[in-house]
Amino acid sequence: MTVGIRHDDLRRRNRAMVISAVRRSGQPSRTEIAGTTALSHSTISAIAADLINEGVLLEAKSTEPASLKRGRPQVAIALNPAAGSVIAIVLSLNSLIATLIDYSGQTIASESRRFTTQTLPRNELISEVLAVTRELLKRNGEDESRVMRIVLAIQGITDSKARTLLWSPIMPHTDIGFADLLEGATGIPVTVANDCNMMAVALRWRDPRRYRDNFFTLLLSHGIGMGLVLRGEVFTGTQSSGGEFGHMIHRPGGALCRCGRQGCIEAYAGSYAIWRNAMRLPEDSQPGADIPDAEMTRLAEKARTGDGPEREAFRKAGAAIGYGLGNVFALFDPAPVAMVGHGASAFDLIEGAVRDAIAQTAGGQHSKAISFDTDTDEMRLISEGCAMRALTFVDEQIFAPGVPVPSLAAGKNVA
Amino acid sequence: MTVGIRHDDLRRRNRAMVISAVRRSGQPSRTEIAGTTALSHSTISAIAADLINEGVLLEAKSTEPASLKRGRPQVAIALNPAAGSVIAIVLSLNSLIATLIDYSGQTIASESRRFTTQTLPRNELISEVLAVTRELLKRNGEDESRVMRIVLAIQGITDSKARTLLWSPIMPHTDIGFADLLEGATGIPVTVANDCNMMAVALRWRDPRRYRDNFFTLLLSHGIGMGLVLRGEVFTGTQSSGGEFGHMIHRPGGALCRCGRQGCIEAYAGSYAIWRNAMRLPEDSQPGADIPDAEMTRLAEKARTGDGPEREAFRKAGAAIGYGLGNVFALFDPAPVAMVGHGASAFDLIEGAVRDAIAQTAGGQHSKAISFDTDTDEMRLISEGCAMRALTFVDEQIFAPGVPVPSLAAGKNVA
DNA sequence: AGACTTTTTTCGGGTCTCGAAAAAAATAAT
DNA sequence: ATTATTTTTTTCGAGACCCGAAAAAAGTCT
Repeated sequence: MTVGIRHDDLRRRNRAMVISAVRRSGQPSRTEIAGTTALSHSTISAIAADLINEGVLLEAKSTEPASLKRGRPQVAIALNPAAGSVIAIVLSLNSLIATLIDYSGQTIASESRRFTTQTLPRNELISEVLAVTRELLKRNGEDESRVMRIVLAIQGITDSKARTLLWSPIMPHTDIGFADLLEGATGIPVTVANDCNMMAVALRWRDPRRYRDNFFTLLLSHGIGMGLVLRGEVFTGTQSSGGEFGHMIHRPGGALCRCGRQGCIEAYAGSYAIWRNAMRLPEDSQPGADIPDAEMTRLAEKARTGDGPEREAFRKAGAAIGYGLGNVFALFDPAPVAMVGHGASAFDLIEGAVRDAIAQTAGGQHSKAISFDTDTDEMRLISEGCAMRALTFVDEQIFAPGVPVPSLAAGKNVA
Repeated sequence: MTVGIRHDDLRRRNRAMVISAVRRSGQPSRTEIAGTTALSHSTISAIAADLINEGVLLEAKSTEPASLKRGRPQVAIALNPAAGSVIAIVLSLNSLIATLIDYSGQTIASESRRFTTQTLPRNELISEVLAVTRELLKRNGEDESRVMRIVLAIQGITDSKARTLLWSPIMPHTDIGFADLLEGATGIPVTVANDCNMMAVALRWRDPRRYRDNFFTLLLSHGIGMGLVLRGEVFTGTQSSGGEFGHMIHRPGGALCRCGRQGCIEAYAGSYAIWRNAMRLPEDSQPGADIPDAEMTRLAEKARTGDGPEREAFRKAGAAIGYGLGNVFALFDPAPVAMVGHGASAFDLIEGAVRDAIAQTAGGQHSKAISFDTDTDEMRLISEGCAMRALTFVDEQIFAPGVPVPSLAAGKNVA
C-alpha cells in the first residue's frame, strides 16, 4: 500500500521535478530551477547535464537579446523538441481530430474527419479512429517508436483506468476499449480521457495563476459536462471519469433528460432543453436530435431582443446550473469556474440566473466573489489538454526514470 | 511549489513509513514491515533500531504464545505507550468530552462537562473548553511536554487551516479561534476539525477493509453532516472544512432550513425537519429548538406501528438524503456510506426512500450494490477519530523527523 | 586590462539504501 | 544431547545521491 522510498526513486523524482520545471517555465536557467525545486545547484547541474546528454533537454541558444545584469549570463534550458512526440485525439459529436505534437508542445500536424457519430456503426467508428491515427503517422513519416503516447478525449464516461469508453451521449455504442484497440494497432501506449477533464488540464497550463489548485470547468453544449480540479489534481471518479454534473438532480421528478431520468441539470441546461423550453414544448417531451449551433445562436439573439419564451428558457438553464454549482460549492467551497463550449456564447443570458441561484445556496455568501470565464472554442481546449496530459506522461514515465544505469549496462552488454 | 526531495527527507519519509506500518498492523515483525513497505530488511533493521533507541517503538514481549514455525521467531515491534500522549476533545450539542490517550492509542483518562451550548456566553464556553483540558492534565499529573497534540472536533464549519471554528449550529457564536486559545493556555499544538471528518478518520482505522479509499460518512441528527474520503484522504474544502452535504439544495425554494435558506437537505432530513413534518406543521414554519433524542425515538416507534404523518416524515427525509447521495455519487461514483448518529437508529424507516431516490439519479444503476452501515454512537466515533488524527500528527511531524543528528549535536553542545 | 559579479561546474564529505554474508534463535532430525 | 535446518535479524562493504564550498567560466563595469 504505502510504499517506502528507495534510493533510486529519489533520483527519478528529482529528474521529474527538473523536467516539470522546464515544461512550466519555458526556458529557465539552472539557477532558476534550483530556486523553484529547492534542490542545490550542484544537484540541478548534474541532473541537467544528464538530461541534456540523453537528448531530453537542450541549452537554448537565443533567448532574450542580452541580459542587462552583470555576471555570467544564465544559460536557458529548454525541452528538446526532437526528444519525442505525442498524439492528441479528440472525438466529439460528428468530429474527429488527431494532432501530432513534438516534445516541446509545438503542433507538427493534424488530421481530421467528419461523420455522423450518432449513426455510424460501431466497427466503422473504430476504423475511423484507427485510420486517422495511422494517416497522421504516415503523412508525417513519423517513426512510431518516437511517438510515445496517445491521449484520446471523448465526451462521455470512461473507466477509471482510462482505457475504455463506457458510455457516450454522442453515439449509441457502449464499452469500446479504445486503449486496447489503438495500442494493438500502433504499439503506442494509449490513455482514454473525458473531454471535460482535459479542458481542465489545458486551463491549468494556460493560466496557472487563475486555475491552479481548485477550479471547475463546465462544458455547455448538447449536454453539460464538468471537470473538477481539487488540490491541484484533476479529479476522476473512483470507478469512472466522474464529474457527471449534468446528471445531478436539479428538480426531483422534473423535466425529462436525454439519459431517461427526470430532473437532471442537463434536462434544463443542455441545448436541447433550452430549445425545448423556447419552443414551449412540454418538459416531459422526448429530447429530439441535437440542436445545431446556428439554431442556438438564433435563440440567443431572440432572447436578447425581447422577453419571450427564449429568454425564459435561458433563465431556467441558468437556474439549473446555478443550483448545481451551489451544491458543488457546498461540498468543496466556491472556486473559479470556466464556462466552455458554444453555450458559453450565451453566458450573458444565463449569468443572472446562475448568480441568483448560487446566492440561495450554501455558497451564497461568496456569490459575488465567484468569477466566471468563458471560452467558446472547446475543441482547441480539449486538444491542448490531451497534448499536455500526454506530454506529462512522457515526462514522468519515460524520461524521469531514464535509462537504467546507461553507461554501465551498455558496457556490460558490449563485453 | 513542487519541491524536490532532499537526501534527509528520504530518511524522514521512511521512518514515517515504518511508524505508520506499526500503527496499522499492531505488532508486526521487522520482516513484515519490510514486506509492506518494500524497503530492504537492512533498512528496516536500522530504522527500527533507531526508533527503539529513541523510545518511539519497543520490542513487544509476549505476543502469541509460540510460533508453530521453525526458524528464529519474529520479534514483534509495538508502539511505546510512554513515547507521548495526545488529547482528543469533542464539543457537540450540550456536551464536552476530553480524552487523554497514550501513544499506543489506549485511553488513559477522560473528563466531561454538560452545559447548554445554545445559551452559554462566548467567554464561558471558551473557559469551559480550556478548563476541561487543564483539569484532564492536572488530574493525571501529566507533564505538558509529554502531551504532543490536541485535536478538537466541533460540529460546524472550521477554516481550512484547521485553527478556527467559523460557524456552528450548536451555538450562536462565530469565528472562535480555538487553536490559538488552547495553544496559548497549554503550549500544546492544536488542530480544530469538523466532527464528520473525524468520524471518517475513525472508520478508516476501525475497518480499513471496508472504508479505505473512497467512502462517505453521514451524521444524522439535528443537522446533517458529511465526511468525505476520496482517494484515501479525508477531503476538506478549499477554504473551510467543506462537506456541507446538509445544505445542498434538495428542492429549490422548498422547506425552510435552520440556516435561513430554503430547500436544503437538512430542511427535510434534520431531526427538527422530521419532527416538523410529523407534527404537520407547514414547511416554512421556523425551525424550533433541538428535538430531544427521546422524542425522535417516540416518532420512530409511531412510524413503525402505522402509516401516518410520522412515517411520511421519515420517508421525506429518506428522499432528501437519497437524492443528495445520488448527486454526490454523480460527482464521485458510488461508494460505501456509513450512517452515524441517533438518526441512524431510524434508518429502517428511511432506507427504502433513500434507495428509491438513488435509483432515480446517476448513481442509480448501482443502487442495489450500495451498502449502508449504521452506528448510533457518534460521540465515540468522533473521539476515536480525533485521537487517531492527533496520533498520526505526532507520528509524522514529531517522531518521523526525529532528533536532528542526535549524537553529533549532543557532543557539540557538551563541548 | 583588471576588478567585479553572477552562473555553472567540480570536488570532497556525509548519509542513505541495498545486497550478501554472518549471526542469532528457534525447531526437527539423528 | 548434538547436529542440521529454517527463518529472522544484524552487520558490513559498495554504490548512489545530495549538499556545501571552492573553483572555473563568462560576462559587465571602471
